[in-house]
This record gives sequence, C-alpha cells and structure tokens, in this order.
Amino acid sequence: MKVLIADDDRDLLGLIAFTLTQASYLVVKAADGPAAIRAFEEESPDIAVLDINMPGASGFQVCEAIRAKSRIPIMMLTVRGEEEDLIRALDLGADDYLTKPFSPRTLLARIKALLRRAGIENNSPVAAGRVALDVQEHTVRISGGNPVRLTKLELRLLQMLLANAGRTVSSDRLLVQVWGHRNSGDRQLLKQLVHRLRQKIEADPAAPQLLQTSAGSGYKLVVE
Amino acid sequence: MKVLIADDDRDLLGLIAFTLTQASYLVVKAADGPAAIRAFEEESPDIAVLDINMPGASGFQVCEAIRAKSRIPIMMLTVRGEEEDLIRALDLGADDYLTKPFSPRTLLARIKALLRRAGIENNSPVAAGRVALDVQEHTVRISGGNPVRLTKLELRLLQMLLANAGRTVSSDRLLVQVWGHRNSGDRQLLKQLVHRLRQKIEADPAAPQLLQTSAGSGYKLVVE
DNA sequence: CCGTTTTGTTACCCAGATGTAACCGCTCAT
DNA sequence: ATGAGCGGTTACATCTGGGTAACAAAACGG
Repeated sequence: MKVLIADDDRDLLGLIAFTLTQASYLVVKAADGPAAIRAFEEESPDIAVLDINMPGASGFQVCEAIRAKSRIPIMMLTVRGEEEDLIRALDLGADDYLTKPFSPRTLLARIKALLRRAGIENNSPVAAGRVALDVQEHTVRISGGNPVRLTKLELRLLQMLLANAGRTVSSDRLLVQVWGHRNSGDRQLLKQLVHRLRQKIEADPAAPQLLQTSAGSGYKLVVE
Repeated sequence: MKVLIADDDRDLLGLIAFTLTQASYLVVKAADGPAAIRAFEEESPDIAVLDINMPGASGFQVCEAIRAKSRIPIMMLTVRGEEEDLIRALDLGADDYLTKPFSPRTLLARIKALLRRAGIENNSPVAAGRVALDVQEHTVRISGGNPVRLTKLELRLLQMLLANAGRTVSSDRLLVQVWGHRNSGDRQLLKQLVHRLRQKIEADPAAPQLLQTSAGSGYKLVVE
C-alpha cells in the first residue's frame, strides 16, 4: 500500500512518513505541488494526502491533476478555520480532509477508513445471496459452483454491484467507480463490460438472472 | 433526504436542524441516545449524525445499534482532543467525524460529501398517500400493490406531481419540468404522457382516481 | 521480443420509449 | 344547433438505449 504525502512543512512530512512507515505503508514524499504531481505520475500511489497550502501548485491544483487521471482516495490537509477551502476541495473530488494540527494516530485512522471505504484494502471474500466474490483471487463463485476468473474491470464492476446488492446502481456511478473518470458518453464501455461479465456469471447470458438491467437507469445485482 | 441528528446540546441541535432544513433536508432530532435509536427505527433516515457524549446511551452505542441493522452513512461529532474516541468510532463502522466546534457550513459540506460517496443523493423512495415512488428503481407502488416500472419521462412527471401532491400543477409548468423547454403549444406531448402514466397507475384508466385533470389548467395528484 | 489476454472502438439490430397526427366526444358561447 | 376548443384515445412514425459481434489497440506474461 503506497501513500503519497505532500506538504511543505519538512518536520510534519517527516513525522507523518515515520508514522506511516511504522504502520508498514510505503511512503512517497513531496515538498511542493509540482513534486507531488510528478510523484503521483511516477509512483502511482494508492492514496494521496495533500496539504492545501503549498508553494508551486496548491493542493487544489494537485487534487485536480490527480482526479483528471485517477480515482484514488485523496485526503486534504488544511489549517483550522478555512472552511471555504474544504468545500472547494470536496467539490474538486477530494474524499476526506483533516484539520491541522492533528495527531499522527488520527491521520492513520483516517487513512485506514478511506482505504476501507474505497474497497482497496479489504481483501476478504465478500458474498451476497448466490454470489461469492474473492477479491484476492479475482474469482467469483455462483451458488457454490466452480470459481470463475474475473479480469480487473469485471471484478471492480461486480464489487460495486455487490456492495449495493439488490439496488439499482446508476450507469454514471458505475462508470466513475470502475473507470475513474469518463465523459458519460462512454456508456459503450459499460455495455461491453456488463456483457462480458454476464458471459461469465450467468447460466443463460441472454436471460440474465443475476445482473439485471434497470432500463433507463443502470444495473443491479439480484439476490434472494 | 432525511437526516437524523442526535446531540444533547439543544442549542447546537437547533442550529444544525435549521441549517439542514434551509438546505432542504428533512431533519429528525434526538436529544439522547435512546431517543436516537428510537428515531432511527421509526423514521429510517438516510444518514445519521451522532454526538459521542450523550446521556442515556453514548454515540458509540447508537452507532453500534444502527450498524447492526443498516449501512446508512454515520457521522460522529466529538470535542477537540479526544482522538481515542474517533478511532473507536471508525472501528465501530462510522464513516466520518467532525470535531467541535465546527461551522454549520462545514457540517453541510461533509454531509453532502458522505451522501455523494454513498451514492444515495436523491434516490430514496418518496411517498404520499397511496403512491410510493422509488426513483432509484424507476418504479411506483400504488397502495402496496406490485411495483410498476416507469419510463424516464413518466417518472419525471410523477415526481413533479408528487412534489405538489394535492395541488394542481399547470400544464406549462409540467412541460418545462419534464421536457426542459417547449413552446407551450406542445400540449399533445403532455396529453400523451398523462395517458400513458394513467395506464400504468390507475385501476381504471378511463376514470382516474389519482391523476386527475384540472380542466383548463393542468393536472393534480389526489392523495388522501 | 512474441503470443495471449484484456480493454477499447465501431457497427449493427431490435425493442421499447417518445413524438406526431388524426379523430372522437364533450362543453360552452354564440 | 353548431362549431371552436379542450382533453382523451388510437394509430403509427421515429428515435433512443441496450445487446451483440467483430475487430483494433493496449497491457500482460513468458
């Protein structure tokens, strides 16, 4: 698990890096905006922690740059009393924020929570109804049958549907969750992926029992 | 969108309720733990905001009780300097937290972010009288009958009528709300759509009980 | 490197959703 | 009474969105 930390305060950077390393995360440090963007591109971290006030490019710009390419969880750091910043950051697609000063333990807890929410860290098998998903192995089992291998995207799609089992998930949301960023014109991708997933998990892919279409809105996983 | 707020500080409760109401959320208030748990069971809110220090049952207990039955987003409120609490809360399944004191705007932004993350922004079922609309599933249920699928336009029309249940909505307004822009001469569209919707929701489409015509002005949804 | 797998793109089909037109029957003002 | 206006209904044309196939491009694995 690789964490990108961007902050211009050397001491704080060191402290955070130390704490996270202790907790056995890999840490990538950046002391200003441009360095953060570079680090993001070169290291492809799993999560980013960005200070809002940095020389070069502000945390906002970094956040925007990351969001243009990736859906990794982003946590913003800010000083007390600048709520305007936070609202803007959340609008830009940040997932969480922390107000300075904070204890390293708090940051750690928040990072864990973020990762858990993003479904990155949890590797235990998840199940609902007849569908049992093994994220580690990239496989599903339908009603106890043989495990079927899934590709990365198929897995992500199924994870999303499973997390909302029984309810319809809108195409737009799936698009964002699975691919990260897409102009909504790219429905064809989703169509294809659904089709391919159905070939793997449906007894009769032409008459889906599990992965059903909610015409005009999205798809849902039917569980009994 | 219904928000459950639990805090023993009456003033704060009032302030939060006010802010959220302004932002057109439905608010359910609770002044202590047991009241919060009761409110959760009776009102089935879409999101819960819980103070950790409350008489009766602590926020932890409420959080636990909610998590035992539901996966709605939970935000915890705490006073500065009690990070232990936060870690425990996150472990219990809380999704986010806020440190007192905070500005109402911040709380609002956080709630929005949480709802967005949970993907339940505007999907919760809406009901009035015998009509229960599920926007997410694109279905209606009339007096507990089987859900009926609606098309995009039918859904929009019914949403508009439901939002003004009991009152007549003018044809022009409906045209604008459902189609966006239309020269008001285009009443044929509305005629058609009303007709089609009646086929789906009226017991006897020829003698409408629910979706009635207000001659010369528009249509209204009759609720008891 | 090369072959394989995964992912993205393009094109086409079809059902169902939506738009358009014509007609019916009622009411009301002339 | 009668024709204009309005709403309801029927019938049909057109459009949209989802499913499928075939292929191209990219990523992966040896």
